[in-house]
Amino acid sequence: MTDMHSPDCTHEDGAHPGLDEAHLRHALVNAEHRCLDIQERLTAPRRRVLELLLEADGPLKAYDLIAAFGQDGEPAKPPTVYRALEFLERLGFAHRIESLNAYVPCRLDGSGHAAAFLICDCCGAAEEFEPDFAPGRAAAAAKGYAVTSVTLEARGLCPACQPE
Amino acid sequence: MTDMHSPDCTHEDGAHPGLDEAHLRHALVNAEHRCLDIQERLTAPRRRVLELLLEADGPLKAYDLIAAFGQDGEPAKPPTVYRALEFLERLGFAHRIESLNAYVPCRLDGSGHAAAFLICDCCGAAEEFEPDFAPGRAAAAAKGYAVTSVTLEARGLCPACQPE
DNA sequence: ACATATCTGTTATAAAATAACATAAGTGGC
DNA sequence: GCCACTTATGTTATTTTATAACAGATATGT
Repeated sequence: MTDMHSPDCTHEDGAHPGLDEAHLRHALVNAEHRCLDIQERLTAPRRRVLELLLEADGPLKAYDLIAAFGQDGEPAKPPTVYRALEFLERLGFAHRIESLNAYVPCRLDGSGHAAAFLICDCCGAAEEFEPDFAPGRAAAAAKGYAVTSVTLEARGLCPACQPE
Repeated sequence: MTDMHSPDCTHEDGAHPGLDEAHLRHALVNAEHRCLDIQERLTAPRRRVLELLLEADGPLKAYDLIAAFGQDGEPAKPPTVYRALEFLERLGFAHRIESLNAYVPCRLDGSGHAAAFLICDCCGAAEEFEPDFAPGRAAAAAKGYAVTSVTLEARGLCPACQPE
């Protein structure tokens, strides 16, 4: 991943190390199956972008993906990657972290479309969690909004990066 | 405001109409006072950007502010506006809505630094609300994070834009 | 007035995302 | 298989968003 965080941080990214070969293949096969179920196509560029996200140790910027796209070192063209990301987000395979302009693979059971993250401003880790959005839903209901998606981003310091 | 939402939407922005002359002046004086209290300076460009945000009917993009900055129609230079926005956010006078790349004046009592919005994908309204972050805090505590700021953005349709 | 810190003005550039349109590949009817 | 149709990709160019770097100005404390 690129260095989006505090440059004085020497910690490793803690939360989500990239998948090894075996888990990676499993995750990709799983994604294929889920696509089959809903009549969507995990085409080569989509699969490649998902693979790169799953291999990474943390959030990746779109241009990281563009640079890493070709196995031969050839970068992708921007629309290739942006279109793949759009697909992956739509299906819940990936999330965009708005406050980082970066992307992560979904770490939770793909069903819901809520995305909630704890983001370390020191080491750059981004840990997905399952939010309880009852209060948010209540607020939405009170104002009459029909909410279709929610994102929550909490910035701070992960345990490894906190001064003792 | 610029048109960031669905082009087929003919509704007015509902939530936060721009302030009229009297309320605007009051809000600005209030901001001056709060700056005095904490030994910060509401300088001319900062004040101008806050004024533009308060006058607007909805979220403004940075380049909307840049274009509207000069009373004579002269645009500002980008760093002028970005620096002012950074200041206004730091003091809680404004919020950035990450999923829109846009900015709004803070509509709540300036104290807390949590920002939560209901955003209408049709008319572009962005309504700030006071979130109950107890569940998020619990999640953060469970994972050992020390959270410094939280943003929540709920997308959907406001009452005026919903099909009946 | 002087030293210091903070803020502004300016030029240039970097980073992130999309528009537009041509080509290719999958899908269903016949 | 072949055609019509839809969906996805390849490609070029451009737009939008944001920051770096540095010189000059303004406020603050002594």
